[in-house]
Amino acid sequence: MSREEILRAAARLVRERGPRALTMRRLAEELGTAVTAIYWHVGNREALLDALVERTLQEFAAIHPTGRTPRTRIVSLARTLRAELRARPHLIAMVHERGLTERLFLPVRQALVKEAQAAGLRGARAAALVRAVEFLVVGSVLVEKVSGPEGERMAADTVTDGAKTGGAVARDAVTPDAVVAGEGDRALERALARPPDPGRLFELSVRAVVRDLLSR
Amino acid sequence: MSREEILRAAARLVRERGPRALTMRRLAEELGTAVTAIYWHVGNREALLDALVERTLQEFAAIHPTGRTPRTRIVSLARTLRAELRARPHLIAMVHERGLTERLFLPVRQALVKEAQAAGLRGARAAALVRAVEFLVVGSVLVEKVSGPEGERMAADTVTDGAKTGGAVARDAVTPDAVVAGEGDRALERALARPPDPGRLFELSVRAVVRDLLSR
DNA sequence: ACCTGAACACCGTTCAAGT
DNA sequence: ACCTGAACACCGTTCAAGT
Repeated sequence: MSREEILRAAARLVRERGPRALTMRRLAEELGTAVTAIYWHVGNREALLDALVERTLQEFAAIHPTGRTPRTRIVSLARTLRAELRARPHLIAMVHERGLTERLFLPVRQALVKEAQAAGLRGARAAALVRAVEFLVVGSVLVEKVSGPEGERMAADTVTDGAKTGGAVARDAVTPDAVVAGEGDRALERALARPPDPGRLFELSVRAVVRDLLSR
Repeated sequence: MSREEILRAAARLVRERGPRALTMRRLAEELGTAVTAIYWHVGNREALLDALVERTLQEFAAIHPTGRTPRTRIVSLARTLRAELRARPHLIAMVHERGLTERLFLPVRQALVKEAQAAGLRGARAAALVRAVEFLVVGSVLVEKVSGPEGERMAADTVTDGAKTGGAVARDAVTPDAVVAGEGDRALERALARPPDPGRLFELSVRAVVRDLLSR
């Protein structure tokens, strides 16, 4: 059994069931070995998790832009960064816990700086572009979580209803009244109920911001 | 010993040293009681954490706007939301883990909807305002983490240097070369080195966005 | 160099028993 | 109604011992 094998099994456990599911004994059982053999290879549980985090950092360091113009390359960086973040929620949380968020973003930030400069931006203007892209990516991923992962979405009626009744949260399921009496703003309700495609929304705002910042 | 007393002690532990520091035995010792007594009051550890999360949700439900015009009231909501999020990183993470981020934001969202309507906004326009504010708050808090909590900030030279050398991360401390040969964009370096006052930056962008969305 | 089993300290939790 | 102590199953980790 190699260190590599251990890391792979551990990564799978974390990815599929979260870091809490990764116990040394379970891992050993899964690998068909004695618990203590793992210790010889990776030190201890904390070091094992650190290694997984390190791996994640390296994957983010491997993000490269595609496209020919600086504009498309910047957008591609944003898009890839977002996708990679979304693909590893547990590991990203672990990076965050260890105070390494900064290191996680560093390579993409460098790439963004490079592209901003290639586009002729300098100084505060270039910095603004870098910040804006990071901001949009992070915000997008998080707002998506706020909107709720598919199905546990906020009931739109609850939102507008609450507003009308002055902030009291309706705990019951939507009553007929709420719907009927709710000649509240239906368009608003619908608009808040779905971010119909967060990906589309993201693309849209990134492109807008980049175009804007590059064309002054 | 009351349930309230237990919750207070537990909340303090979590706030100061994170959820991992909250063990039933430690808590019992701190309260000068038998471990099992705690179980009588709160059920088990998971239920205890749930109660802390519930408390956090209620605190966020108590957020109310201040100010006379819709614009100042919306800005005040954004400001308060941001402050409350920043004050409880561990608890917010726990809310997040439990998939309750949505519920956490609901009351503020309702308040925002109310103010947007008071300002005369309807439909998609009102929704855009609500989304924008949530987005700015969340993005601000997160980008702040990315910039690094005081002192573990990204070395600006590393960023621009990396960009120049094509993405290779300089692991050494800043060498004289890096600084001297670095006729790279000094203004950019400085701009990226500090978000001199994330609070100011936040205020600025929130006000800009709100003003913009309210004045069409 | 690599693996094992026994042992230790620490968990969360249950339960019968006390008052 | 509230608290206790003993006990159980599960942790991470160390260490002496094996090959």
